[in-house]
Amino acid sequence: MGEYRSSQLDELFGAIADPTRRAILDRLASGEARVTEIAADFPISLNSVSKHLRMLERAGLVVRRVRGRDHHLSLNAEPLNAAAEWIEHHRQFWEQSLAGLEQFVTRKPRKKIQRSSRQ
Amino acid sequence: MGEYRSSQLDELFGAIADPTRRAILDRLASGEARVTEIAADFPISLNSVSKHLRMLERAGLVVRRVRGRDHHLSLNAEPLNAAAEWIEHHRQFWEQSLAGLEQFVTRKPRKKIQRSSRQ
DNA sequence: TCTATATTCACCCATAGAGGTGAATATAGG
DNA sequence: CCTATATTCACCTCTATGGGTGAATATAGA
Repeated sequence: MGEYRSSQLDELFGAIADPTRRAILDRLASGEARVTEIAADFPISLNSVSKHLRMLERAGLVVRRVRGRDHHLSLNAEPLNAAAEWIEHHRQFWEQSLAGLEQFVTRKPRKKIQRSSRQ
Repeated sequence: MGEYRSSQLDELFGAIADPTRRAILDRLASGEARVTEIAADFPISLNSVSKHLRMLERAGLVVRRVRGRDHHLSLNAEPLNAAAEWIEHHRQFWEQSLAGLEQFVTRKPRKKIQRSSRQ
């Protein structure tokens, strides 16, 4: 309570929450590409793609290698580890606590439950 | 290409991209709770918490059971499966394609690389 | 019936995101 | 030096989000 911030996960999950950005990542999975090349595959403007790439870069999912005019973007899977970790941890923990709750409800009804009331 | 939308993942990743919402999920992991109870643990208003809960509910991560005045919120881990699936798939695939790319670069330099230029 | 509590609804504000256009910047290549 | 290309910067619009406040609604409980 109090400090529950983690801008790492914020940017990560925020980055992959957008369908265009997920599609850009898929595009990069088939190989490194320049901004213009990526933009050619999408119905949006070059500028818009450039902004998406900046966000992906900030999240660490994309790495930029500048050679002359050209910016070569490539994937970096490493940050996905943190995301996978969060999800796996919570997925297991929730199922666990849900099972515990069910046992609790089944075994030990606290306040008298009047199932005659509405629904 | 063209149809690359998936509002399912959009809402899912969008929901867990916010630190307050992740904290709310953590709170619910320790047991079902009402809106007021949840709000008591956070420095924001009851209304704000109510909105966050609505988004979590829309993403399917939280289930609401209304009994009289009280809304009981509980977790639903199921949607996390889709998220985990996306992440795992891409994590493995990226590492794989990265390895392939490295081999490619090492073995077969295409255009003559003049490393004498700047940087 | 009256009152207190729980929650949402209807607004307000500020900021960020997603999209666009046009100009600026930088480099490649004659 | 000049021109074409690659990218970003600066700005505009629209919508969504995160925060707030106050009123409306619904139910619990005396």
